[in-house]
Amino acid sequence: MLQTQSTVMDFDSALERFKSISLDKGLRLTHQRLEILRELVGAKDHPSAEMVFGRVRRRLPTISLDTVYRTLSTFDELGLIMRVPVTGDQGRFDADTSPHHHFVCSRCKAIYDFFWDEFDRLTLPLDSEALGRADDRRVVLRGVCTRCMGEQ
Amino acid sequence: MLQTQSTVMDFDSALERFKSISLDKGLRLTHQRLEILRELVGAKDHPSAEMVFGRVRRRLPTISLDTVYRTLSTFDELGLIMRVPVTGDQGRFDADTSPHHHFVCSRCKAIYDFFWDEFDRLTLPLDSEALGRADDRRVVLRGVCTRCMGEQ
DNA sequence: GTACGTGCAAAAATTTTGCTTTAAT
DNA sequence: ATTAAAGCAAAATTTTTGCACGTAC
Repeated sequence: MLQTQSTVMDFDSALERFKSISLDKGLRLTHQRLEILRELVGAKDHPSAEMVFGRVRRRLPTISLDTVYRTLSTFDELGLIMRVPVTGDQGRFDADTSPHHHFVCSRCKAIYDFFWDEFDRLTLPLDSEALGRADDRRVVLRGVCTRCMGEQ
Repeated sequence: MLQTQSTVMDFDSALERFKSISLDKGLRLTHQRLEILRELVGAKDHPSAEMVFGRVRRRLPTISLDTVYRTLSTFDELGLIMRVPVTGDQGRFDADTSPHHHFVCSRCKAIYDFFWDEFDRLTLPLDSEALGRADDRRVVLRGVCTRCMGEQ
């Protein structure tokens, strides 16, 4: 079977990125940061801070929620992870910062990744170029996911 | 001079849409709803609930913030307005539900509209079609806006 | 040893909810 | 007259912050 297009970033390369950034900016490699990174790299559901907290706590029972928030913000600022551009009560995070896009189910709020080379190669319209320098471009699809459609 | 491509929805047509929906669903045309709709249609900055509250209050001094929240949610569910898919502390709203896209300045948090026909005409990738039925597709650009670039 | 990061607690900010009153139909 | 919606107050939820202690460097 063909390898899927999915870019499942592995922990080791994410860790390497973090290490090199750490050296640069004088950040420390703490257990908490490592475990949060590991959790996020392994997650496929674009978890919220609360979700990350719940999962990391299984391995690091003394970790606190505010550390998770602080760490996720730090990682986001470093470009190590990204916030998924979705509406909703909670912020959702993604350790995969490669060009890919999101399908958001308006019923169950699940977020799925998909890839779209044709879009990625498109030249931005003049309209948008006049607005500023775009560092990142994402497509967000909103609809009802296959699973929810099945459940009628 | 050429007419710009901008779809500045006017209040009258938004009102007509609201009226026909109201008849359908038994919603009432209250002052509050009308003024919130007027404000949103006139706004070009994709305001948050708090921003809408502040502006509408100038004309309707007794309106309360929770009414604004409830009304915006109602309008969103009716498809009369949309939540802009952006990350950030507050939800942002847009009275223009026509196909258009957003540029978000990561520095000043301003949200600008732009149009992109070429994208709108693109067929979604198979990848995404497998995920579910997409009702809406948006592009989100994240970067630094011209104004912030000017301010060094 | 130095300071950066964590945990704790508290606060801030945003959004939602229950209930009574007001007002649109 | 009915009943949805508004306003008020309170709560719930999410996220941020100040500070003392712990720990990576």
